[in-house]
Amino acid sequence: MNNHSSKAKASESVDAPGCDAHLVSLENVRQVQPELASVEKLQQMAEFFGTLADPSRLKLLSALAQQELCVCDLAAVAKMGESAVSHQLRVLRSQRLVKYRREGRKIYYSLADSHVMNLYAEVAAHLEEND
Amino acid sequence: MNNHSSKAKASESVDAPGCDAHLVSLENVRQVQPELASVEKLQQMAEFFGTLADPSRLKLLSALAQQELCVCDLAAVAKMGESAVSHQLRVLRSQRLVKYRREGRKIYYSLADSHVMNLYAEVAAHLEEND
DNA sequence: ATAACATCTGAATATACTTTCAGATGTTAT
DNA sequence: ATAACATCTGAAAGTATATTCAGATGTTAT
Repeated sequence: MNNHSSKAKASESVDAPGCDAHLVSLENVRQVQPELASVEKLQQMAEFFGTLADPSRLKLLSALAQQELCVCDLAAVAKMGESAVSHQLRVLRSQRLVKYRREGRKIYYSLADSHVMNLYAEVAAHLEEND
Repeated sequence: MNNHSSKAKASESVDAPGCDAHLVSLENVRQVQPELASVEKLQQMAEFFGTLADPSRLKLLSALAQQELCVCDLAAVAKMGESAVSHQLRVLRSQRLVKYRREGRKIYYSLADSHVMNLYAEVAAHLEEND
C-alpha cells in the first residue's frame, strides 16, 4: 500500500544518530534488531492491512459476510459506482479476501475464508474496549 | 487514513444504476443493506487497519513486541529518523496500540494490549496459508 | 450477427500519507 | 541560569490511493 523505500539515512548502522547510544541503548538495539520481522514480511502485512484500511472495501466485505452477491448488487447495497466496486473487488481479490464464481453474465462474489471475520471480530473488540 | 466522502452519486436509492435491478437483485439489496455496519463504524475500523498498513509502524510494533523501548532506541532499531518515529508513534498512540511512560528525559513505549499480537498472528496465518 | 447486459480496465483528478527539515518544548546536570 | 539531551511539532515535497469517466471485453437472447 505504500513503500517509500526507506530513504531514512537516519542510522545506517546500529548506533543511533541524535541520541548518542550511550551503551545503555546499544544493548537493547543488539537484542531487538535481529528479532524483527523481515522487510518482505512487514511489507506483505502492511499491504494486507492496507486492503482493509478503506471504508468502501470494509462495506463490501460486510455485505459479503451476509451473503454471496454480484457486482451490481454490491454497488447498489454499498451505494457505490459499479466501476468503483469492480476496482475495489480486484484489490480484495489480490489479497485473497474474496472469491468469485460466474453464473451467466453475472459474477458472484463471496468471502474467501474465515480469517476475515476473525479479524473483524478482533478489531471490533479492540475498538469497543477503549473509548 | 482516507475518506473521499463517498461522492458516488452512483445509486442514491436502493435500485442499481447500470444493472437495472430486475427484482431478483432488489430482494438481495433489501435484505443485506440494513445489516451493513454503520458508516461511523466502518470509518473507525478503516482508520484502525490503516494504522497497521505501514511497514514502518509494523516494524515499530514488532520491536515493541519484544521489549519496552525509548524513542531513540526505536529509531536505531528500525533504522528510521527520530522525527519519523515520533510521528508514527503518535499515530499508533491515537489508536491505542502503544502506551508510554516517562523516565527522566526518555520516554519508554510498549504495546498497549494483547489484541495487537492476536491480530498479528491471525494475519500471519492468513498470509502463510496462501501462496 | 446484433443488441443489451454485466463486468472489467486505463487514464485523470483530487485527496491522503510518510518522510525530512528546521525549530519548539520539556528535562537533567553543571 | 545555561548547556546538552530527548522528544515533539508544523510545513513542504514526493508518492500512493480512490473514484470517476469513457470505452473495452465477455455473455446471453433474439
